[in-house]
Amino acid sequence: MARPTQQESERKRQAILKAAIGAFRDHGYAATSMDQIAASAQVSKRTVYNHFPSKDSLFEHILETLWTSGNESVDLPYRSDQPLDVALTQLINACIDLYSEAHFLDLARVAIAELVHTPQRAQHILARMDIQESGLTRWIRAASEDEKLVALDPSFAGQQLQALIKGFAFWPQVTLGHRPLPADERQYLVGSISSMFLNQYATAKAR
Amino acid sequence: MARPTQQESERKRQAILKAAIGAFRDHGYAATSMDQIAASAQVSKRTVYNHFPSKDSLFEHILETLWTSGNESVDLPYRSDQPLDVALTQLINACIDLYSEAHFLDLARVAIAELVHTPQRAQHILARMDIQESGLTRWIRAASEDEKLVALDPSFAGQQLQALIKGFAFWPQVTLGHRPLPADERQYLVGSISSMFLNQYATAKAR
DNA sequence: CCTTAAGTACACCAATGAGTGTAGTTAAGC
DNA sequence: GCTTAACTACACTCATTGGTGTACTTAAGG
Repeated sequence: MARPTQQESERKRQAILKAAIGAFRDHGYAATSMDQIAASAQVSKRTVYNHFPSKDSLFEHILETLWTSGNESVDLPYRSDQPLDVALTQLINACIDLYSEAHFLDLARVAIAELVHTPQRAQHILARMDIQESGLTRWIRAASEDEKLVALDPSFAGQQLQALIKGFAFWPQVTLGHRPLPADERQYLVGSISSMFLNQYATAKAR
Repeated sequence: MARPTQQESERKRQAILKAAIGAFRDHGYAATSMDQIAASAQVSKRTVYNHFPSKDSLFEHILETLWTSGNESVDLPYRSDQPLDVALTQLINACIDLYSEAHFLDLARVAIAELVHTPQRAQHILARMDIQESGLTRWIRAASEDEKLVALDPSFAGQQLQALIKGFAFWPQVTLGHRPLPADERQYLVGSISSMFLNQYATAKAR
C-alpha cells in the first residue's frame, strides 16, 4: 500500500490487536503465530512488527488494553436510606454486568489461560481485577457500620458474595464458553443470592 | 541401557508421565516439547515414543490417568437420623478434601488451561468432573424429600453450595497457585458456608 | 549361551515459528 | 513536485519441534 493517513494506520493497528486478541483467546499464547495474526488482520507481517517489536510485547499490550477497557469497576456507594435488599440486588447486578462484558470476558480468558501456568506473567492483572472486589467489600463495610448488617469481616463476606456470583456468571463462561445468563435465570439467581446473603448477615434493624 | 525388567520399564513409563504432567501443568500443551519431557524424565526421547505414539496421545492419556486417580467422588449417603448441620459440614469437608488432592488439582490445572481455548478437547473430562457435583445434588434432594430442607431445585442449590466452596478452596488454588487452606481458616469457612446454606434452606423441622 | 525386548545415542527430516532485511509502492503534506 | 512515513511482498536466517530410522548395548529368560 502507500503512505496511509494516520487514521488508516490506526485502523491497521486496531485490526492487529483485534486479531491478536481473538487468536490468543482461542489458541493460547504459545500456539498463536505472528503469521496467523498478520493474516487474520489482513495486514503484512512486517506491519505487525512495525507496530509491536515482539510477540511478547504485543501480548502484554493486549492485557493492558483489555484491562483498561473493562475498567468500569463495581462501585455503587452505600446509601443509608435505601432498603438493603434493593441495594444489594443492584450491586449483584452490577457485578454480573461487568462479567458479561465481552471485553472483560476476553481479558479473563486470555489472562487465566496464561495465568494457570505462568503465575507471574499476569499476576499484576489479576491483582487489579481484585480491586473491584473491594467495591463489594466497601459496600458491606458501610452497611455493617450502619448496623444494617451484623458485625462481620467485610472482606470475607465480600468473597462469599463474589463466590456465589462467579460460580454462576463467571466461571462457566470463562471455562466452558457459556453464553451470558438469560434474563429470567438471572433474575432468579440475583434474588436467591441476595436473600441468602441477607438471611445470614442482615440485622433485625434492617428488616 | 539393556533389557530392563518389566518393573524397570514401568518405572520409566511412570517417570515419563510424571515429567509430562509437570511440564503440561507448568507450561501448557503447546509450549511443552517432547525433548523437554524426555530430559526431565531422564529418559531418551525414543523411549518416550516407544511408550506413547504421539504427544497428543500422551496428553490424552494423562487426562485419563489423572481423572481416574482423582476419582474419589463426593458421595456421602443422606442419613435421616443425623443433624443436618453435622452432615452438611461433613459433606463440605469432603468436597474440600477432594479439591485439595494434588492429583485433582493437577488435573484441574492442566485441563482448564487447555479447556479455555480448546473447548472440545477436555470437555468430556469437565463433564465427568461435574458428576461429583451430583453427589451434592443427591444429598440435597434426599434432605428435601425428608422435609429437612424446603422444597427447592436440588441442582440449583447444589451449584450454590459448590460455588461457595470453590470460590475459596478451588479457584484460587487453580488460578493463583494458592496453598490449600490452613486448618483454622478452613474450619471457619466450612461453618460459615454450612450456616449460610441452612439459614436459607433448612425447614423449621430441621432445627 | 543365545535370543530378544527395552532402552540409548545420535543423526536426520520436514514443518513451523520468531524475527530481520530490503526493495518497491503510494498518497499525504509540505 | 518532491519527500517521506506507512505499508506490502518476499526472501531469508536460525532455532525448535514432532516424529522417524538405525545401529548399538545390555541383561533377563529360555
